[in-house]
Amino acid sequence: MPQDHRKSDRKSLPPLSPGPILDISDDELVSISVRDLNRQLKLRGLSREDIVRMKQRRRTLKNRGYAASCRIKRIEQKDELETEKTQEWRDMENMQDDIKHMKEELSSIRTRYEALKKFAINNKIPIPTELENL
Amino acid sequence: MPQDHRKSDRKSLPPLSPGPILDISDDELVSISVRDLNRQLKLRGLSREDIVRMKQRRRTLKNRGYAASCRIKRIEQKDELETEKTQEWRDMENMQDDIKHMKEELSSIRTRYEALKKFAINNKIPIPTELENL
DNA sequence: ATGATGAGTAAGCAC
DNA sequence: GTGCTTACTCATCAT
Repeated sequence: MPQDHRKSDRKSLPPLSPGPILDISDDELVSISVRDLNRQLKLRGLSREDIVRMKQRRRTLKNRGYAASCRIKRIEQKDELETEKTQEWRDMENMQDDIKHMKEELSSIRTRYEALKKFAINNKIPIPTELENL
Repeated sequence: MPQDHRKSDRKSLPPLSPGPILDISDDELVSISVRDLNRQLKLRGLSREDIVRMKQRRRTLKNRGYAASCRIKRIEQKDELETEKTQEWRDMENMQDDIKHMKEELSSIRTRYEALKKFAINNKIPIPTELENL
């Protein structure tokens, strides 16, 4: 059950007060450079209080974005971990298969090797020491 | 760089107003049962407004706890994933070692087997078909 | 009523 | 000042 927690859907976000005189949208306010913002602030005759408020609004909007990236990052890292785990899982499966094959091969060749040796012994065929020690 | 983000350290948490008449600590308020809370609320003559406020304070305190558990859970799950990844890493290393060993063993026994066969051929020793087909 | 979780706000640290 | 992360609050969903 996903849930839709977007605060935005309640009241479209507290528009953070459009500012008493300088009425600028949230999007504009976060994008504008400090330089340009100060210019606009001076251009209109905003009181020191209003300037502080505007700066705070900007900071808050920035924080909103940071919080969002932080959450996204967290989710991505989790996904990454899970993906890696899945991949390792696959790798392990392949290795298990390899091991199984090699065990069979080993068992097979051992049987044949032992049969050959037994044949030699049964027929009293002397095996050179070099071969025994190989 | 660790950082200590505990809000508690700034101003020891907004004490969430001790309540106008019924002055109870945060810890007590979250622990007390609804039943007992209502009893206390009636016992003192709290206005309907104050009762609502007290209920809201309780709810907020509860939420504070839920948020904390939620955070802890998230961290634990991440740790768990990382631990599993580390373990899989170890398992893979072991498997790689196994594979390497078996390759060596296989190579070794193959050499000996081939040497035996070559010896038979060189000395014109007939090998029974049953052994050849093994 | 209770618990869990997403989004937003504010504080604090690092740069 | 900017960006990130954490604790907290609130809305919302599920139980």
